Amino acid sequence: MTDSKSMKAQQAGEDTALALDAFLPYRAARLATALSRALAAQYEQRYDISVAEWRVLVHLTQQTEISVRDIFTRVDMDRARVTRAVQRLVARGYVSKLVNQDDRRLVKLALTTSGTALASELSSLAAGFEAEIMAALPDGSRNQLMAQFDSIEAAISPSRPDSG
Amino acid sequence: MTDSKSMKAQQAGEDTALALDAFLPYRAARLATALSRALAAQYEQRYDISVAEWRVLVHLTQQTEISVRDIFTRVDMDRARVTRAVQRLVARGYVSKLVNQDDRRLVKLALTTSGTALASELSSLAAGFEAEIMAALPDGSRNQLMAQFDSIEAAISPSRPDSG
DNA sequence: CCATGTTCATTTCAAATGAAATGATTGTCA
DNA sequence: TGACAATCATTTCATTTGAAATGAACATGG
Repeated sequence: MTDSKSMKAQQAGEDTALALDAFLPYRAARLATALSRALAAQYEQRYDISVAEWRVLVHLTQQTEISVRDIFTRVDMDRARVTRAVQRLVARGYVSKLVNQDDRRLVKLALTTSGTALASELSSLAAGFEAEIMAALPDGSRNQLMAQFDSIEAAISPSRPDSG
Repeated sequence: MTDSKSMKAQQAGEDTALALDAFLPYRAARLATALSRALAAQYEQRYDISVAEWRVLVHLTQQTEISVRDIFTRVDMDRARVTRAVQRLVARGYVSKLVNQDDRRLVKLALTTSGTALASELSSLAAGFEAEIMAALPDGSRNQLMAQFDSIEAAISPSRPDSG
């Protein structure tokens, strides 16, 4: 199924050479890093917020009164990372943490007033960042990309890994 | 699986809420991690090779007699990470390292015989992995994806960050 | 030829990371 | 009821990470 690629083969395995620049996992990693860095550059020093904290914050924008578990199962982080991001956010007054009285093992996280304000700023910053990028792509690319990402994720694993 | 799961409590600012599931940087990061993990699961224990080592190995498949710098400017890793991956590969006999006599600051990396063999195995494993995923997508998706990735990377930064 | 600056690869060191351990709570079933 | 398993958040600890420091080799300008 592999057509031969470049015939100007190096001394190393010619027929088995993988085209790294067209290899999906590699390109996805490169893209993700570039996006993450470029976005983080816009808020990291200005707000002193790490990527992990950003994710928790924005996640709390969508659903409040959620547990650590709710976050790390949906967002791509492990337990410890979420716990530590939350600790910092709580210490700085952006997030409140209460024990869930229905199940005292769980935690109830929510944005405080200042957390809500910060999250709004970060959200619009992020939206602007993304809009700027998408402007360079043809119309409809966004939906197309998301659909493709969905398909790929679905093809990879029937269930998301839970770090356990 | 208990009751206190969906609180439908999305009372938080709906107007400023960022759709995380449709937010490109977040989705790219999630996709990249999922792909990297799924692929690594196929070779990590079997060959005792890390992701960084895999990248160096495959990169050496394409261009041999290259320096550490050649790798970390192309692949998404910093100097130290490449150096350490190379050290392990050299220690295990997969890669040879010689001083470049034209410029003795530089290093000349190349695959050894066993390194070439290993890289071939890894390459076909990777190609198979990718093919399996792409089979779940419509024809032409791969080229489309790559073109989109190119455009996004171009939109992010005129030049690639070199970590230095 | 020296002096100064630049470019490499490597090492150092503090911080981030995550797998496993811990402690606390809830669920299950005899 | 009570023992035992399961689940949750946190902590521990060894490893990984990367920014900056280091040391070595080259480049350039006097």
